[in-house]
Amino acid sequence: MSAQAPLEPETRERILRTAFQLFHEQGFHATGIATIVREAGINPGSLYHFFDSKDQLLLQVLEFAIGYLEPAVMAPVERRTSDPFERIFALLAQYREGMVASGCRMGCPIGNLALEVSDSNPEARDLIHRNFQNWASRVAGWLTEAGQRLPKQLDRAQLARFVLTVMEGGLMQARAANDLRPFDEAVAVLRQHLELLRRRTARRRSRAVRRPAGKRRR
Amino acid sequence: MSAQAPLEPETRERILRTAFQLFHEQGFHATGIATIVREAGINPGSLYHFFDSKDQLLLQVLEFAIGYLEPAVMAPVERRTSDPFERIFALLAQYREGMVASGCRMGCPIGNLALEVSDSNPEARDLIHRNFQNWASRVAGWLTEAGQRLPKQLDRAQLARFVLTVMEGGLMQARAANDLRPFDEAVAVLRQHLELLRRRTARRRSRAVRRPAGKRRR
DNA sequence: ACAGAAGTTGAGTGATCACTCAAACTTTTT
DNA sequence: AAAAAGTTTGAGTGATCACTCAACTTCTGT
Repeated sequence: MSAQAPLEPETRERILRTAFQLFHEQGFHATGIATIVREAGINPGSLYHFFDSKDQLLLQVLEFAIGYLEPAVMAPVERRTSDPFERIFALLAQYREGMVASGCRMGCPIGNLALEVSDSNPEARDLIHRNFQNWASRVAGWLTEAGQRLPKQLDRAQLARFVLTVMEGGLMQARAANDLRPFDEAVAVLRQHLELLRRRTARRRSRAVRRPAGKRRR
Repeated sequence: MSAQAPLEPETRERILRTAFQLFHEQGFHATGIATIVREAGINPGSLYHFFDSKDQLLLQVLEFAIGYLEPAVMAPVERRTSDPFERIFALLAQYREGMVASGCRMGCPIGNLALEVSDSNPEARDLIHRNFQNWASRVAGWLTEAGQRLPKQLDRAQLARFVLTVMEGGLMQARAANDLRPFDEAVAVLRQHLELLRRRTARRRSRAVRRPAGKRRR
C-alpha cells in the first residue's frame, strides 16, 4: 500500500524535461507548444492543465534547472576529483563533452536563455540569475577550499563568476566557429591565470618565510 | 548631374538598419516581419523586393554588421586613445556604455544571434564567425603593437579571442543580473591578467639584462 | 517623349502560433 | 459504491506568422 513509490509522477516532470531539452536545442521562441506536446507524448490540454502559459512553463523549467544543477552537473564533477582546481576544470570539461556530443551545438542551456529572454521577461531573468549564482557559488566554494594556494585577500566569489564568464564566452565562440578550439583556448588562458595567481602566492609566502618577522599587518 | 549624391539609397539600407536594431533588441525569432516593416515605414512587398526571405535578410544584416564594425565601433575607440592596452579597455567601455544606455539590456548584437541562430543556420553561423574574427583581429593588432610589453612568445590572436570571450561572458551575466557589476568584475580580472603578463615580461627582461650573455637560443 | 526597369503598394494567402474547453477517463476520498 | 477531485483527450479558437502578387508609381536611358 504505502510502499508504492511514485511510479507515475510522470506527466508534469516529463513536460519539464522535454521543454528543458527543446529550449536548449532550439531556443525558447523557436520551440512551439505543439513540438513539446508531441515529444512528450501528450496532448495540449494536458500541458495547460499543469502550466498556465508558455511563459509560466519557461519559469518552471528554469526552476527545474536549479534543481538539476546539483545532481546532474556538480555531483559527477565532485565525484571525479577532490582537488579544488581540478574540479573547476573537470566542470568545464563536462560542458565541453556536451558540445562534443552535440557537434558543437547547444552550449549552456541557461546561457542561451539568458540572451534570448532575460530582456523581455523579468521573472525569467531572476531565475536565470539564480541559476548563475548557484553555479558560481559552488565554484566559489571550491576556490575557498583551495585556501592558501591562492592569495589570501583574493575575492573567491568574484573569481568564480569569472570562471562562468570564461565558460559562457568560450562556448559562444565555439558554437560560432563550429570548433572547440576557442573554448579550449579560453580554458587554457583561465588555467594560466590561476597558475599566475598561485605562483604569486607561492613567491610571497616564501618571501614571508625568509623574513618571518613583521611589517605584514597594515 | 553627376554631383548628385545618393540622396535616396534609402529603403534597402533602412530595412537593414531597422532589422539589425530589432534583432538586437528582441532577438531574431521574436521579431516579426510586420514589426520591421512598420518601424522602417515601408510595406511588406518592399521588403521582399530586396530580400528573398527572413533568413536571407538575417544573412544580409550580418554582412551589414561586418561593415558596421569599423566605422561605428573600432574607429571611435582608436580615436580616443593610441595606447594598445587602453584601446582594449576603451572598447570594452564602449560596450558597457551601450548597456548603461539600454538599462542592462541588449548586450552584443552578434553574440545574441550567435546563441539564437548559429545551430540552425550554417550560413548565419559563418557570418557570425567572421564578425567575431574581424573583432578579434583588430584586438590582436593592438596586442601586436604592444610589442615587448607582453611576453615575446605570447599568442596575440589567442589573447584577443580571450578578450572577446570575457566581454561576451561578462555581458551575458550583466544582463542576467540586471547589474553591470559582473561585467565590471570580469573586465577587472582581465586587466589583472594582462598586468600579470606584463609584470612577468618585465621581470624576465630585467633578468636578461643582468645576464646579457647567452643560453637564450634553444 | 516614351518604353522598360526599378521600386512601392497593401490587401490577401495558407500555415502555424499559443491556447481553450466540454466531455471522458482515472484516481482518491468518504 | 457513490461522490469528488484529478487528469487526459483532441478538435477547435482567433491571432499572428512569413510571404505573395497584380496593380500602380517613380526612376532611367535613349
